[in-house]
Amino acid sequence: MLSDCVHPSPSANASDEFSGMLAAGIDAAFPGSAITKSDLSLSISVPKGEIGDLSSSICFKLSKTFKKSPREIAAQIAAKIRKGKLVLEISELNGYINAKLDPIHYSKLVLDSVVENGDDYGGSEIGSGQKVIVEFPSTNPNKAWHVGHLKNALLGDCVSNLLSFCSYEVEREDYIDDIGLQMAQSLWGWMHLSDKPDKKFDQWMGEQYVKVNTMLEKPGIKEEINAMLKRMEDSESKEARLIKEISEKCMIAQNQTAFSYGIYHDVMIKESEIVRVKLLEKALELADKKGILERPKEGKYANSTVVKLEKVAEFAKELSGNEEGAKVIVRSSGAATYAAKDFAFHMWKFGLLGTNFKYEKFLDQPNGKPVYVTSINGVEKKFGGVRVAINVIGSAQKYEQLVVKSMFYLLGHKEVADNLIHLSYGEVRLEGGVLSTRKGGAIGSARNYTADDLLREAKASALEIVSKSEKITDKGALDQIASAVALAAIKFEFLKVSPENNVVFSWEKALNFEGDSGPYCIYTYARATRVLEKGGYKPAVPSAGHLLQITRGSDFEVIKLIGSFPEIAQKACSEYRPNVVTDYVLRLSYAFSRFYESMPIIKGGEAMQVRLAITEATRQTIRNALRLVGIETLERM
RNA sequence: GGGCAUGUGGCGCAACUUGGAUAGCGCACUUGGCUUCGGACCAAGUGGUUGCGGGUUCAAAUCCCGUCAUGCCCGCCA
Repeated sequence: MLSDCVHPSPSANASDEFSGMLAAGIDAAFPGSAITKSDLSLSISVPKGEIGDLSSSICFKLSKTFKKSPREIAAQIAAKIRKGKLVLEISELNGYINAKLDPIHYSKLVLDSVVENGDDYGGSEIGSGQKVIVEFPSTNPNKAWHVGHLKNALLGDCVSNLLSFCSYEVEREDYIDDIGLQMAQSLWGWMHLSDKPDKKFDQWMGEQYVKVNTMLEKPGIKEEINAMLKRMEDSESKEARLIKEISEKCMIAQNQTAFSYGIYHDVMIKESEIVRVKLLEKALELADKKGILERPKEGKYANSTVVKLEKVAEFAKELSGNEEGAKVIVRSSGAATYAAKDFAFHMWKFGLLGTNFKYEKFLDQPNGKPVYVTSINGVEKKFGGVRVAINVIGSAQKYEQLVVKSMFYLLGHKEVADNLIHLSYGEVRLEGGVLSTRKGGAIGSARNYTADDLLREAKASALEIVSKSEKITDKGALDQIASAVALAAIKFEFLKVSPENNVVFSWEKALNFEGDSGPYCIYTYARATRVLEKGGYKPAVPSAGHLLQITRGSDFEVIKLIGSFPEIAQKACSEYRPNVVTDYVLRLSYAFSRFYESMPIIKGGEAMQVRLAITEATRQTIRNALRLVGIETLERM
């Protein structure tokens, strides 16, 4: 628990105070203004340059009602405001009211907050008591993760971290489509092609899948595969047994990739189990009772089960201009579509179906926690039954996700629909044409753009650079450091842009160790660590005397940034946007580098103690922020 | 045909949800800084009519309308 004397968010504390002062000033100078608390807090921003630490544009709003110029109003309000605890000075400029914070008091608040909260600094309680399920990356169990799956997994992992940091109870879930067409094709290959696994299983299986695809035009093969597809759904069949064997081998291989990236799950849900426990029938029965399904007797949709799009368009106008009149849920053949299965699965996620799965332990993960998988032989566990479900799925599936969401509106579950969140992201493309010229030769075709290949390349590049470092002489440490640097580079590169953007994968960018990169941030961290070591820093709350040494220079810039971290973390969490965090760590790292260059720390004389404290607070904050994007810091590199 | 997303210096991006002061950052380019706390660094500089055209507003990259370009989607595939 946080103590009462330390506000979890220093920056919010300061702007709250400023806001209160403004309210009092407005009341005194312009009674009956109708300005609300939220108007005030929305008017407050952080200005650039030397103007001040906080700024309010509220006088522009007041100028209309009171028929005076903003400057005049600002001057009158400013005259009525006395200094507060954190706000030292109020001034008026061009109609804005600007505030300067008291460097001593504000620094004390920030530094104390960081020391007091440590690894929890920046976290909040806003999600307390709410369960969330995050689904990612749901790669089919017949191929290796490529760079696109990696983007998905990194997003899902980071969003899960953010939610945990804000006290949500998070379930990390992976959806395994083990009875789809792709799986049937892979199974056909397994049964009919002669080559045997000679490399990492997911990689091998993916290559074999490509081979099968080139054979589909040959007579009879498609038919054989379709026949298999049907038999697979029967859990007693030979096909189902084989599927279980090969898909699980593939899942293990994919998990190895996930582990190498520090990505873990709580539970994996197999589609075959969804079928076996008859989730679909139960969901459709319920939907039918509510009258949202229709079964046309004739016409285009004869004998299938559909949802009329004109109905769902009430809730999602994006679906209104559709040429089709309906969305098929169950085919006339009786087979369910993907939308149906997805709908049923989400009924389960939100706890709207009584039926539950059974689970068995699938793997022990390097983070010390097991990952479970749905299984006929398992035991009951408390997965699902959440308040919020987040699906990390590419933007190509927006339409389908919207249909599922709308079905919950139709059922009358408005809150469920609102809490079903499609975290849509732009696809990863590959650089065109020149792939084969990639140096090293081995990486020459698209299928080699796997997450495994990427990490291997990045490690090799990092090792080259780390080996040159005079700071690291221990051979064993080199490898570990290169690994961490490589992961930092890759993760940062993927997460630093808005999820929605389509990105072109580039080796040059992915192996970026300079500028706005992950390695730059952990370099800053390592440098700060070294200063603390050399300065003989001992954890302590800085004394009043030491705090007097704070200036309004680059030292205070660092402190202000540190003080805003809790607000940043909440913003990133509520918007599901990792790049809010990466952007912040970069700004903090740049600010610290400037401080480091311009103000001697160890040789700071009287100021040494407080500058060491700032350095430690920076270190803690960088570590906390990078942990959210799944990046481990290094003491040296 | 309809919908969604994207469009910001040469390149890659941020700021748009909640309008606010001189549109930020990285790469590249030019110049300067290591007997100094770690140069994977820092400082200074060149480069922008925020795709285009209207509108709203004291104020527009941000909101509204139109338009162009690119990508994705609109299947009894998943």
